[in-house]
Amino acid sequence: MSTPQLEKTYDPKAVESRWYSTWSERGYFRASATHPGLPYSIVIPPPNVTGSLHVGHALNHSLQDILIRWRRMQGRNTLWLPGTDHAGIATQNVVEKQLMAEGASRESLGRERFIERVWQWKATSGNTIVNQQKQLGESCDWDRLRFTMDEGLSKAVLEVFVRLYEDGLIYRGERLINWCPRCLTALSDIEVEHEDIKGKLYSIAYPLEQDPSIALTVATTRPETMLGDTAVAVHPEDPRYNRFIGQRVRLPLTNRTIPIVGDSILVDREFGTGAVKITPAHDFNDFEAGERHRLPRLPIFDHQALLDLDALNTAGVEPELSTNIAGLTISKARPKIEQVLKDRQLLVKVEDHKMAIGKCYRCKTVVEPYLSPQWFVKIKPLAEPAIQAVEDGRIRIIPEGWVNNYLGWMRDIKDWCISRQIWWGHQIPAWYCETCNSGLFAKKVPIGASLTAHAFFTILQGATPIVARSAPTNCPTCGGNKFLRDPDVLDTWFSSGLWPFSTLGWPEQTPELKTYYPTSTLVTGLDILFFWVARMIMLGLKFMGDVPFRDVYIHALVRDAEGQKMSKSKGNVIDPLHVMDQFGTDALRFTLASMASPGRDIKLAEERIEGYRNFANKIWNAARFALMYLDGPRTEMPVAERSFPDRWILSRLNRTVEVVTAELEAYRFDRASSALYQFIWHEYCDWYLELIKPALQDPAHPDGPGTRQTLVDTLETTMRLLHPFMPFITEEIWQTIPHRGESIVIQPYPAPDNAGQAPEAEERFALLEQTVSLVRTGRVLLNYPPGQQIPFYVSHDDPSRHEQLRELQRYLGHLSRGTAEPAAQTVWPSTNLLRLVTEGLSVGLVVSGDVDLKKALDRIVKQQEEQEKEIGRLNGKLGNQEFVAKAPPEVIADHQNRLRGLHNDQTILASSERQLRAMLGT
RNA sequence: GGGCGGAUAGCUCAGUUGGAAGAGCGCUGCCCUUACAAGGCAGAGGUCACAGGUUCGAUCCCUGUUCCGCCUACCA
Repeated sequence: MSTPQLEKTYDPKAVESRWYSTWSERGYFRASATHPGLPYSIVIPPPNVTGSLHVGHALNHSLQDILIRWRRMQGRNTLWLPGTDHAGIATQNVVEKQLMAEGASRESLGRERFIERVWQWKATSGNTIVNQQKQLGESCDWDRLRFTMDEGLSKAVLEVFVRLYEDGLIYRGERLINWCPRCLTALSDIEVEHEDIKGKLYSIAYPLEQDPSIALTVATTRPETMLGDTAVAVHPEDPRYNRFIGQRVRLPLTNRTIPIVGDSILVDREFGTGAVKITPAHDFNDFEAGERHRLPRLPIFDHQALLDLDALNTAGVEPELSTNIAGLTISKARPKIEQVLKDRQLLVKVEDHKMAIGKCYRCKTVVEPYLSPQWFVKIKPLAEPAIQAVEDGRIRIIPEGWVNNYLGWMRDIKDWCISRQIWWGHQIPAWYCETCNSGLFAKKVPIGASLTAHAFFTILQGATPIVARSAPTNCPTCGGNKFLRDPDVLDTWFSSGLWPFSTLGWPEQTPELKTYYPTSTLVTGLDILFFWVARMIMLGLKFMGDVPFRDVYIHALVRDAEGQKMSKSKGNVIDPLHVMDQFGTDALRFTLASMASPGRDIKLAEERIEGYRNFANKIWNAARFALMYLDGPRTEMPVAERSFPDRWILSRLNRTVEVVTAELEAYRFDRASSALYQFIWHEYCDWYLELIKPALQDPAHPDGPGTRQTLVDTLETTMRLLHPFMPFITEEIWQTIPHRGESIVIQPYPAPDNAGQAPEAEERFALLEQTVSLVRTGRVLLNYPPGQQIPFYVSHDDPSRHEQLRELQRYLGHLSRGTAEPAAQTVWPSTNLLRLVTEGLSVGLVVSGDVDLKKALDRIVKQQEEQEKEIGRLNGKLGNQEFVAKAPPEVIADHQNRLRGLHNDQTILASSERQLRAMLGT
């Protein structure tokens, strides 16, 4: 029979798309609640529907695919559920940018047409990332692809919102929230990124109303907010100021006076001047202080964070100043106010000051605390069980280090602001009766807005919502039938928080839900631990009564080779698709897996991927080698009857199976990869294939049939072992070599087999390797070309080892390219011989021709020096009474043995040195 | 401010019941030896951040210091 031949180098492109479509067509990735086996399920962290695959996705998805393919091969009933996220603000921003380029805006389109437009954009770009995921080889059940805005998932969102509202866990209230003046929406606390900046600390004098010659000096980083001050606070126990409590100060630049209050929470006596201005409408601390002292709130910025003329007038700001700064941004207004204060000698000093500012995580605009009515989830009652679930181990977080992080955040969690003033998303199911709430619908046109900009619309605090699954027909209070729906939509994370059960059909009780919930593992990055993971746990426990997943595996962030965060603006992004095109998908996947060490970010450089491309090629060529020599009979023999190389490689393979499986169970993708790499390259290719060449190349060799069988068996098993990591090349090779079954995807994963263990063969191999390496070293020292056949002697101090050398004779000769002569050193020639020694093993290379022995002598001398040092160290330890008295006996024995061995080696080395010097004539 | 993680070969990183320092890449030398030059063979290279402590013995355990990351926080 003739065996198929492979190309000389592996060409990933020729292989990848072909196999992926085959796998899809045959439905290998399709899950069913009726499949046999213990369920194993993963829901994918849904990427942004209009995004494209970046290297962070590639890591996240590769790890999930490894787990899923591994479990599928183990016979589990696997489901990997894919999907995408509507990413409210981000997607809306993208479409708005497109509109802007066309000279339009979302306001000019109107809500309905705008949303249509976003759906269109989703239709055109939504498949991009899905196709890229397929290129990466992801074995998702694509028939179950979900999208957070799907009808079913939207129904789940509605259901959850209404039930939470009915349970009193959702409320609407006017609060100070984080507001992005560019996106024009509220953000939750965690959507704000903090950044340290060098700011200034301004000290401003506020004269006392009763005695303007005395002034309280307050310190602030935002002088412009003084216009909205409604009090000054001092510490009630501060002797410098507490006598002023109850008096009033004139608020400079306004016609107002404001009270001096005592507040021990807000005021830190050590900081600044010890007196604090209170601006309840523009600062979170001040808001709370305002609550404590029943202070009015005077906002002075509008929703675009511009100074607002009406508001300035309401705040009693001097008219001249008001007209001067109205409509300005904060950064433009600040110097003007600073100048006026300076002119009036109220600006006491300005110092440099380190501070943090918050930025919108989507657009990086500085966020403003902004007073507005919003929807909130009362979170404590939901957080409590979610803390429990992690504490009692129903959910494992891996690596464990993040547990405290999670618990700390959960214990100190704040109510979740879920309303967003955007259009793309799940609109809040709340309606307001127009009769009962008349006067509570406010419109506002931004200052300086273009004519196309429509009014900014708000439903004021105090309006009474009717929350329902569908629009109400009659008002339960007045019977009216005209309603206005709340214009806000929900935070995208509200819908992704339901992902593990909404995607399985909830609120219907589907077979899928029964079978695959709770899911087995969640694989995600640290950056969305709070955004997403925590919310899923809370909502899963609330609505399913059980955790959404058992294990949470948190992987690292992928950075560039310098450790910088990848970003488009820095231009240091590694495009996974480009890399896959250049080096092959398997190479990228294996690279990412091999670098996924817990608790450490991945610094990715292209050279690494290139290295694993080479690894793929190595595997490819091992397969080529096997195919080349496969002609001829093959015999399945009991392990004990196989040749030494066969017993050895089977033992090593078995060990590798054990290690890879155990490491995967521990989510140590890095160690699993390195075990595979080490085995395939440095044991299978470097040694095994070399060892068996004589048996394969001689058609009459007695070991031939058994060896060919072992060669195929081990290669086939190795391909299955490697398949979850490198799905494409393993399938291609597996299909080419003798195999049973239609695809490697659905073959059983190798299981460890104790019968394969051959400690005797492994021990023998260690001696073989040591001997061959020593001979090769001698070869290099003597400058013998690799091809030259050389005669050499071998011997060992240990008689049983010496006997093994005898048995290994032909392997030694073959691997060292020469003829091995096992013989006692007493019969070795006393001249023209280079003797090398290590750990009782001696080899002697015949010196012939005109060779420079200097290199050899240098090596011997250096080895002697090193060993001297080691002997000294061991002697020191063994001479130490305390060591001998307290160290365990086996350690002492080990030290003594090593010392004896070193002494023996030294004797031989000394004689070898003498011989060399004699030959050199020195 | 608080918390967490890291500091090991030129680079990127492994290394748990404390008992002779590892890998990959890079580097040097020799080889196109019919599986593979995307390769083979042989090498060089480390007081395991610093200072103490515990111990017969510390890269590993404890304390402190320095540097670098990340998370978190209302010091105006």
